[in-house]
Amino acid sequence: MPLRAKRTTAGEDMAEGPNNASGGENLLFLTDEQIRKGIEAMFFAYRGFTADPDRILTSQGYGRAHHRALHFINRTHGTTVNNLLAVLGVTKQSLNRVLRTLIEDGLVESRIGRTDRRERNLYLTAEGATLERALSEAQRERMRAAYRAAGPQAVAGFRQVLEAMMDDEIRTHYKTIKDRRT
Amino acid sequence: MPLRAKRTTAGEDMAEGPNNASGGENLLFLTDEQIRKGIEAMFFAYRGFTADPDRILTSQGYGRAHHRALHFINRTHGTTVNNLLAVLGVTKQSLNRVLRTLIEDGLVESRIGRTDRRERNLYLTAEGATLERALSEAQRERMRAAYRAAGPQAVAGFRQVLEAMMDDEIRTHYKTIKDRRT
DNA sequence: CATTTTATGTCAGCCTTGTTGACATTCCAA
DNA sequence: TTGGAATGTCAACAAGGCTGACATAAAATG
Repeated sequence: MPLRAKRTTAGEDMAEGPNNASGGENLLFLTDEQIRKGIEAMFFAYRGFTADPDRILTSQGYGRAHHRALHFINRTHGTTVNNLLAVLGVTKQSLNRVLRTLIEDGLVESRIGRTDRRERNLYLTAEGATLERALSEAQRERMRAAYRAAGPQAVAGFRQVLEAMMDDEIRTHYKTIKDRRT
Repeated sequence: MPLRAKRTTAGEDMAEGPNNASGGENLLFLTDEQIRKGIEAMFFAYRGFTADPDRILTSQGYGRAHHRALHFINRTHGTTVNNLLAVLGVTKQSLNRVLRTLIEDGLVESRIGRTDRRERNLYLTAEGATLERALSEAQRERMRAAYRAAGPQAVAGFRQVLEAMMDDEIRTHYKTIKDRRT
């Protein structure tokens, strides 16, 4: 067995992924060492991914949690608190702390729901939108550079693997972005 | 302008990534919406990425920081504290707290350096290696599933983009895994 | 209409994990 | 011998998770 990769898992005998063209040494991408490299790549890349916005945030007295809130409020204007909780995957107490400071500081506006008055609809103020844009632009710049360096094919693969790595319920949240007005 | 993607950045006019085969609509992968989707994909995927080991960790009274320490001690047996600090990117006080509990609990052994006796060389004990394997296996299982679902080409692209996203100094740490004894 | 459920907010307290600053120890190297 | 590097430790603090308990308003349901 020359090029055949050593595999440790049992598994249901290779369910043949979509891009698995020819057989044989293609299994190398499932080697334990390959997987391990992928794990470390995720760890290190995520650090880079958050580094730039983190700098802006600390300089303004905010944290990563504020960034996440701003991002998703911007993504879906008028989203409710419950909705945000589901997407962010934190407790309402935790989110509330973050949200309160953002509202106090005038970055986020909380309007009572029109159909259901129990709900609060969340919007970015002009100031909030400005900060969100700064954070997002810093992060986008790095991702854009990475995309450009890697090329379109790599980007497609990148997205495929990431999507496959998500939890199922989350994947639906992720996909709702397609319904977004540009 | 039919298929031409709307780009926001100035940038040095498309430095032609390696895989950028034909011109034109390939630039779609640099659209703001594409970049935004990539950002969210990173966020959601990272959550999935850490979910499984996190469950094990909490059940054992440890946190993600312990996992990271175990992982990198396992990756390079006998690494020094300073070395670990550089890779993990935290302060020595923060690492020390984590390391101390691992040593007290008998998962990690700290031996005084042979050439430089100021240094401590860190090793996993049998018990530590067992936990590391459990954590790592949970995480690998998910990544393996994602890899299998996406296929080898996608995996290659995944890794390319992640690597391009890292900070420069970190990328070297990442690449040292190639020198690893299997 | 009375009751229950839902959405949200808030208080209090706890944990992990990051931070700074100060200081002690050990020991290599100039 | 002395300066500086590597390491450890103590203390204090902050962000941001968590749980539990409780309050309020409004919708939903009987």
